[in-house]
Amino acid sequence: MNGGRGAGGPGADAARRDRLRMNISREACRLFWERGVDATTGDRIARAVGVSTRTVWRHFRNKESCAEPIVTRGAAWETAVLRRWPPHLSLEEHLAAEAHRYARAATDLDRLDDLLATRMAVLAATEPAVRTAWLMARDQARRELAEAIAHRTRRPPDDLQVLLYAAAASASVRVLHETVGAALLTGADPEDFADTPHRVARAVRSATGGAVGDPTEAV
Amino acid sequence: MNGGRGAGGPGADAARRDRLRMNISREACRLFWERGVDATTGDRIARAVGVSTRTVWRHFRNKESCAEPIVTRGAAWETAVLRRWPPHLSLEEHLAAEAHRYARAATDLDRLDDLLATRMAVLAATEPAVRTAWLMARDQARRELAEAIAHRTRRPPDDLQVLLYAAAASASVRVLHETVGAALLTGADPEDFADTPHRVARAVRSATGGAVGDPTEAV
DNA sequence: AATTAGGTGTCATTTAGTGACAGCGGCGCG
DNA sequence: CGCGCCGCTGTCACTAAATGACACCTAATT
Repeated sequence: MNGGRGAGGPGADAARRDRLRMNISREACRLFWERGVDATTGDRIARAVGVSTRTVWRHFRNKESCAEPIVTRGAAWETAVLRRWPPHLSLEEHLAAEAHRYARAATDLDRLDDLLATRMAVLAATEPAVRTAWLMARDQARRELAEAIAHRTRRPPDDLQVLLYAAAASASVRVLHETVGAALLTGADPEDFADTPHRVARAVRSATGGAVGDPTEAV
Repeated sequence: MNGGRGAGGPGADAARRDRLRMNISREACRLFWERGVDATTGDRIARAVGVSTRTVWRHFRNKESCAEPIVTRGAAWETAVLRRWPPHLSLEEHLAAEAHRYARAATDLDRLDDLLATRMAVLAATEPAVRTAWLMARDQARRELAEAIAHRTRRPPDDLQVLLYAAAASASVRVLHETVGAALLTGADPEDFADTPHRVARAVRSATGGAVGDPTEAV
């Protein structure tokens, strides 16, 4: 495309790398949505981004994983939110505050990426390759949730009870996430989902037998 | 290999097809375990089974899905067990009875396949391709569990609460399944896991807030 | 015997994905 | 400034994954 123009230099380093990965993922998801996964070649993705095909395969081990950075967005946000969960707040309070915060802080690009991510969740129902990326992302979220719960309940991260809580809770959150996303994509009124933080919190409480959700005493 | 010897005919039909799929899956999993996924080519799998490479790709859409039939075994068994769950029994009772039944009825080939499946669960930790197959299998199990729960609780299969129960329960079962499998593979005493049915039942009760596990009144 | 219906093998071809090598740009160094 | 170092990229060659097209074989049907 442009005869070997080289990198941008280590000034940006990891940030630049992540940005390129996101760009590739964006174009890949857009093409997957517009013309299907099978009809989208690695060549086509590379051309859309403006890099060589080789560079695409350097950043992603295969075609389906091109969707991961976009697909992971939702799960990554949930994980980041849980990491910030202060001990003295209930889950409802914390989620509501974070949702409000995100609604104010999100850029236009963020919202577009969210839209793409939701579309991928829909596409996952019919495209095995996308479902794979989606499942990998949720599995990653489950592991990180286990760490967060272990930290909050002051247990080791490989404790069986912690793993059970994390699995049940993250699976529940996933169901709500998919349900809400699908509804929004088919034109539902966002106002109808204003109570989503409460629904999520309730689902997590239920799935963990009430063990996760309440404030914990101060250190 | 053997110049076009043709099929066996429609006498067996679907059963024959399934048997061939299982044979391919067995050899694929064995090779994945013995020499790794990357080092195992589709050509090699075909040769091990005694069919042409083309036939392998006719029965599986890609290499990683060759593992699915074996990997799915555990999840498929759980699903079949839940389908047989009579309304008047508690989950503990039913699981214990089924576990006992399986222990008596399983053939040597069944046990070998179970061993392979457990190995795949271990391999999934390091091989993304196998993890993909594993996650796909669990996702399938989750959907079938949702149907079973919907039937038992007499609700529609797309009811949100049913989906939440199924997701939380199947995720919990998965954690126990993996934990027990990993322990057995590293030489733990099977006697230590005699109470697994009770543990599973307890986990399901906990994950569903007690909504799934008790006997239901007779129709 | 001719026909139909699956399923298979062989061959050709496209796409996915890797290895090897050279060029480029910024950076620290003398 | 001139130098080499480092990380990233593109190009080319190549292996492996996966699909399409076609002929053929077998068993069941008529």
